[in-house]
Amino acid sequence: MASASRPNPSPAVAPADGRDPRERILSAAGQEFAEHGYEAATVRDICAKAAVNVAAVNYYFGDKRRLYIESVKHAHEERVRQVPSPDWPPGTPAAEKLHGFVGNMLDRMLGSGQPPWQVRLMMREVLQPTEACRELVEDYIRPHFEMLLGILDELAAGLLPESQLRRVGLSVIGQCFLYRAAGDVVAMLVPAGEIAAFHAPPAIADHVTRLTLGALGVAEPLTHTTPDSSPERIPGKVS
Amino acid sequence: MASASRPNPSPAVAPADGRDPRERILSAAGQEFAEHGYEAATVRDICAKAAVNVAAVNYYFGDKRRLYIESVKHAHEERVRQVPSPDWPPGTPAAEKLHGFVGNMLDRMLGSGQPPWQVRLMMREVLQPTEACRELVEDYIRPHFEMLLGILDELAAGLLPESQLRRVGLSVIGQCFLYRAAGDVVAMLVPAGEIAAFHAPPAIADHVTRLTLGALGVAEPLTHTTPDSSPERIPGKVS
DNA sequence: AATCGATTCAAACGCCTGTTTAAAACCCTC
DNA sequence: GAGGGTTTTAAACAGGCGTTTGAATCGATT
Repeated sequence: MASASRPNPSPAVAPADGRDPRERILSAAGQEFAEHGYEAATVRDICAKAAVNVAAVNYYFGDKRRLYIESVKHAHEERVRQVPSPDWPPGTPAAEKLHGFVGNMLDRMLGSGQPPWQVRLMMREVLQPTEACRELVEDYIRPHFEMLLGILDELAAGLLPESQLRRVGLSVIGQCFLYRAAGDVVAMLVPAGEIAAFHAPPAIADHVTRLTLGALGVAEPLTHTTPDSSPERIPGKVS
Repeated sequence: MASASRPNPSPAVAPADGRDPRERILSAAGQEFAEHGYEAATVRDICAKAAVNVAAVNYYFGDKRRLYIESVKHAHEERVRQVPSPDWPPGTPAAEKLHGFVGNMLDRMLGSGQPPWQVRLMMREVLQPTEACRELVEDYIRPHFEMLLGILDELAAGLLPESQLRRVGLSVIGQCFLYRAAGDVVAMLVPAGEIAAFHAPPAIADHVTRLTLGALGVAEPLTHTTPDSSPERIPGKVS
């Protein structure tokens, strides 16, 4: 059991990917686990995809279970690097921040086109937590949740207790989460021609923001205007 | 390959459950599939739970895949029988109907205590659809969705186009769905002592209803009162 | 009582799983 | 260029998987 030194400074002609075998296995494992789940994914398929011998999993990670945990961590770290958390200059109106936050969350969840396998893997942990889940929540989910609560508190001007803010925050997340977790069913419920205009990430961001602002009394209720699809008026936005 | 006649009119002393083997297998399979998923559930475990020989699956259903499809249908039919759709006398205020609808949906999703295995099995189909899914949507989900849209249309007094109503409907469902699909993560994000008072089904129903009514301009925004936990004022409710 | 189809059973069939082995290949250091 | 740790390899392991078999059992009809 080694895995400490990195003995291959010149990869020369790499068989499948660029990096060292350990990372190739992690990447291949993440994709296989994301696609098929822990049980259905096989060590042999993972090793074939990573272009390494089956014994490599045992050599680098011990067994399948530990490989899974490591691959979840790996995916999570990679995803944090890929999609930075939103940030605003001081003085940005809270409504605009909410819109940005929701858009960022939808981008991270749904991505452009197919959501990356990293998200699908993390989603599996959310839906059916294993031992890798708690770490995921503390490092990745909770910070974003706290950020959302801060924005909502600003919007409510401190009128709502934290327990209420948390419920509103979960409402915001739930609306986005449905599209990620049950997207196929949503696509079955909504007329096909309506999806692109009304249920693509930007349109969802507009809708969720407006609904939330309306519920908080910061913007007019949904019934007071008949907005079309995309760029809706966010109160406080300068544009 | 028979399975047409029902040759056992007097079950006498049934080994495990009451009914004939076919139904015992369906029930056991549903529970195993709900708990472990299609791949991880084993035919041998299912047969052990149903107290039948392994060959019975092949005899009654052909193979594992067809048994799965049949068990999903079976669970769905059983669940429809268990939890009737809500119904209101004519003249019931729309706000009250919305509250009842949300409460009914939460009851169906979360149940009292542990959600029954039927719901968990159907949830798997929603999250990762197989060929059993379309039937589930048309028979079970779409009728409820249409009912919700009718209520929302009534609340909006016809001011919102259908495309908008659908988005609001999905927002309502999404808020409830989060608790069902990601309940473990929600429990990690919310202080432990707060769950019983603010995130139990009745409290969620109150919150989702209020937030939706506020967003539609039918009730005051959330910030205009500081409601405690449970029974909140639903406009139009007689009580 | 004999017959016949439907049902149940223990046993076995390949096949695939995660994991292990011991030898070969590699690469750096001396 | 020999030595020694690291990495890779092909092959095999035991066990579990879905499925099949052919005979034993059952229950009703002849």
